[in-house]
Order: sequence, then C-alpha cells, then structure tokens
Amino acid sequence: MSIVSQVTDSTRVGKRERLAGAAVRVLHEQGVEKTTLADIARAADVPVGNVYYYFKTKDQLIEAAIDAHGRQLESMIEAMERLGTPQERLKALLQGWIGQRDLTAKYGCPTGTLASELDKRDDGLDRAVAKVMGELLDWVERQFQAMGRADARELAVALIAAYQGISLLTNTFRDPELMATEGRRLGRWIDSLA
Amino acid sequence: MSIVSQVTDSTRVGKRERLAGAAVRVLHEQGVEKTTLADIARAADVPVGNVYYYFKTKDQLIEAAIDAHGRQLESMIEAMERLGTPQERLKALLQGWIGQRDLTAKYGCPTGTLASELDKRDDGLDRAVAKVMGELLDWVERQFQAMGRADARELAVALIAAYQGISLLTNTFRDPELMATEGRRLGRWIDSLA
DNA sequence: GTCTATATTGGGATAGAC
DNA sequence: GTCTATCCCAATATAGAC
Repeated sequence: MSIVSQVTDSTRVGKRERLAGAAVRVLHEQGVEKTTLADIARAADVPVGNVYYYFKTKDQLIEAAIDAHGRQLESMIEAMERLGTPQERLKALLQGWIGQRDLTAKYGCPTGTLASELDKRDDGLDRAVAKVMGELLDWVERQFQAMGRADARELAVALIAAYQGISLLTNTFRDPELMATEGRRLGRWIDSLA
Repeated sequence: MSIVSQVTDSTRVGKRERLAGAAVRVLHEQGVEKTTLADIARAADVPVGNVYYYFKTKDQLIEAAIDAHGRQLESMIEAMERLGTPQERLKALLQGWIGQRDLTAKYGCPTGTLASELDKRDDGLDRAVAKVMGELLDWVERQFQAMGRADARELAVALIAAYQGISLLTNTFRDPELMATEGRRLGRWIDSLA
C-alpha cells in the first residue's frame, strides 16, 4: 500500500470516527427519531450529502454510534478493573453514575434511552444495544461472584435495573438529586451484601 | 339542549375517546415517533383525515392519550385501595407488574417508554407524563408512610425506579422472567421493611 | 358531522460535477 | 474523495365536497 493511499485511508477513518462520535452525543441529546443526518453532519463538521460516502444508510451510522458508545463503556470498565476489591469497583461505578447526574437529568442514561427507543424499530439495531447492556451486566455479575454471592446474576440485574430506573425518574422529573440519593442508598446496599 | 344535539354530542365524545383509547395502545406498541395518525385512525376505525375534526394536532391527540392512560392507572390504584394493609397494597402492585410481564417484554412499561420518548421533544407533553408518574409515586409514598417509615419518599422512588429499570431490561433482553425474578426480590424487600 | 383529495414540508437517499 | 443539487417518499395538515 502506497503512502498516498495510507493518507487517504486515514482521512477516511478520521471522518468516519468523527461522524460516529458526534452521533453518540447527538443521539443521546435528541434521541434517534428526532435526529436528522444533517444534525449529526453539522456536529461532526462534515457536509450533509457527504455522510453517504461513509455510511450507506442512517441505520449504519447509528450502528457505528452504538459501537463507539460500547467502546467508551468498555474503557470505563477497564479503568475500574484496577481497583482492589469488587466492592470498591461497584462503588466506583455508582460514583460515576452520580457524577453524571446533571447530564442524566437532561437526557437520561445514554444506553437506556437508546435501548428503549431502538426497541420500537423493525431493524436489528436493538440487538446491538442489548449486547452493550449485556456486557455491563456480565461485568457487574462477576463483581458479585467475586464477593462470593451465589445469586450474583440476580443482584447484577437488580443493580443495573435500579440505575436504569433512577435514570428515567431523574430525567422525567429533571431532578439530579434523585440520582444522588438513590446512589447513596445503593452504596449502603452493596455494603450490606459483603 | 335538544335531544338531537345530545345524540350528536355523545357521538363526538364516543369517537374522541375511541381515538384516545386506540392511541394509548398504539403509542405503547410502536412509540410516539414511529406512530402515524393513520396508524391510530386505523386502530380506532376512523378515517384518517377525520382525526382533525377531533384533534387539531397530533400533539393534542397524544395528550389525550396520556390523560386516558393516567385515568387507567388511577382506577388500578383505586382497586388496590380496598386491600387491608399497605404491604398487601404494594404487593398487589408488584403482582400487577409481574402479570404484565409478557407485554412488558414486548413493549416496555407504557408510562416509562412514553416518558423517555417525550422528554426528547420540545413540546410540553413530557410534563403531562411526569404528572402521571408523580401520582403513582405519591401513592406508593403514602403506603410506606402508613408502614411507619420516615424515609417513605426515598423508598417510593427506589421501588418505582426498580420497576422502571427492570421493565427496560425485560424489554431490552425480551425476557419476561427478569420481571418475575425481580418482582419476587422486591416482595421480600417490602416484607423486610415492616 | 363525515370523509376524500390534495397541499405542504421535511428528511433520507442518489446522481453526478469537480 | 468531496460536495451540491435534486429526487422521492411519507406524514401532517387543510380545503372543501357531501
């Protein structure tokens, strides 16, 4: 492969990723159905019609955004892996959620709102979000297993559900403090399971 | 008012309510953005163009659907009021949720999916859903108060959040058993608070 | 009051110039 | 590889016949 084609390739990858990254943000803020390709193109500083050079359809761009969001989540999980105990790791997760409470009050949980909205569509994009959600769920389950809990799966489902639910209420009532209060309650709950 | 105008009035009310009722169902199944006036008109067996005789805009029809859904919830709450103890009433609520698990796996919680979707819109419809959600929350809070809990509000938020979250997961993974398992766990939790 | 035909708009997608 | 102009369709909303 020549140097020239490498440069053009890296240019293409650059714009592709800029579009996918912008899509993650805009889809979270506006939702899938309200977001036009023009909105994403503008946020990524790419001309509208040009989007189709990188993605054949809007669905493909959304799928790229879901993948990008999944990778963000993965790197967040990797950062928490470095902590010493499973309790510390789970509580770091809680702190992350609480730290995002203002954004959540405005737009809800990025993964949850995406899952809820994509479920209503015929295309298979809802499976892609389910995969992202499933990976977080599996990680939480492993933390409860490391705490010696035989009911690790049920507890993991309960914790993620608590987060998804309080995200929805925080968003519905536009009150970040709901997240903070529930986060503290969940912290005490995790302590009580040890 | 003459008999004739009474008849025509009742006819109008009939179609209006048929449209609002059909909208509740279709909006739950398809979501707000994916649902066209034609979809609702078909479900209500009313010609498309005729919808505008009863509702000036799509938003007004959605608002009527939210109100109708709120009244359904109210009558459900009234039915539970007849039970003897607050614990029994809360567990009846849980049983209702578990009984709806197949529908929830397909389409999510009607109130929650509506709240999540309407939040992304500029119109004020999200406030109408927040009101419905708030009424359920207040009722649950009163049950915890009747159980003598000083932290009744926090517990009510936690219970409704748990339901909203498990509804989202049940829907995302299309697994009704998630709702059943979490419902049993919440039942044990309520018992432990008495 | 009821319904049909149609105007209007907006957004996804394509053709093709450069 | 980049961008503009435009096609096309779907859905809200309206005009007006009956």
